[in-house]
Amino acid sequence: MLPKRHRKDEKEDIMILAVVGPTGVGKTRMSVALAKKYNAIIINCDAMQVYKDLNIGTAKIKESEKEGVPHYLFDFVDVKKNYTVADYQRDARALLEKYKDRNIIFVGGTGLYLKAALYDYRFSEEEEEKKDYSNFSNEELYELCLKKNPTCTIHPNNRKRLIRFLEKKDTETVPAIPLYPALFIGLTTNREKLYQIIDDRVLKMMEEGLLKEVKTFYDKNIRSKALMTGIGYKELYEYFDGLCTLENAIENIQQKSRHYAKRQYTFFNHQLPVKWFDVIYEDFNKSIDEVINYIEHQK
RNA sequence: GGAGGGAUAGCGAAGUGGUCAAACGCGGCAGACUGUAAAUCUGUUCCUUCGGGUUCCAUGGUUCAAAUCCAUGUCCCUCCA
Repeated sequence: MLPKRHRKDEKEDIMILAVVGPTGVGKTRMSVALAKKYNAIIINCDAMQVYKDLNIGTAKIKESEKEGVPHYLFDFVDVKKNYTVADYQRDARALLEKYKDRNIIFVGGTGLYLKAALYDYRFSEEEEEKKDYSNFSNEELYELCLKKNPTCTIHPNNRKRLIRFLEKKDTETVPAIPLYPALFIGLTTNREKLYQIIDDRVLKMMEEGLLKEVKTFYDKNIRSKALMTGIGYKELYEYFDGLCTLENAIENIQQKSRHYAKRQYTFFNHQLPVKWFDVIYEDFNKSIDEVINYIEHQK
């Protein structure tokens, strides 16, 4: 049972916007501008910005930048917790229902989270049995998957997903149908420029004290999922562990961020109906106007 | 001035007569994605009208056959003066 969105009044439709794009393009700025224009609330759809105290490394919006716009699903999960897509789906949907008569803007780079919230993604409620598959080779796991469901298309080398497939009760995936119709605004720029922005931003994070931010977790010996998978965190942990120089760690952060940006494009381009806008950095207001213009024409 | 070592695809680096358009790594590009998604995994990377064409510092030579052997030159590194 999934409720429909209602009209706020006779004239204006309530809308859901999603500001997406690769890391570093300027989604945060755009989201606040649009929220002010449309009197909307902002919901985070970034897998790392949900965590508390992961601020510099996740480029989380600062209090001063929110300009009075209500922000949700930012900065609320303990770093030791393992927050997953299913958790996000539940939390985002709760907000979608709670604020069904308001304009909502999703911002963030985690395409899967967005899709899980807005589309008919189903995650099993039941407990799934965890088994230890560490003694199985990739090929053996793959064989087991095929035995379970011959239509399995997971690559034999993708151990993680092979194991997940074996744990799942239901291995059939239904085509994802949009549940909450949204307008997907993609922010982009040419690859060279984006990589430059990313590289510079990592350096800026270091200046802002990323090292110190990470050190506080390292000193408490917290090695949770968020710290060990988040870009900027795991690399600095390696540095603190003495596995590489600080210079190497910074280069790794930059490289991982670039790769991540590429994967984001692939996801957004192939999984969601995104309308792309080339960001004009010299005159960001112009970009805002372009986006607003587009939104107005969609109404 | 003398003695050695080296120059290989965008970069690093293997290869020391044929099976080499040349391993591997990085970087680049492209892709997959339903409970770790800032994750995990895959493909591709001299040119091509997909027949083939042009490569391993340069030139000349040996050979049926050269990235691989020889000569000369250029540049780089180390050591002795």
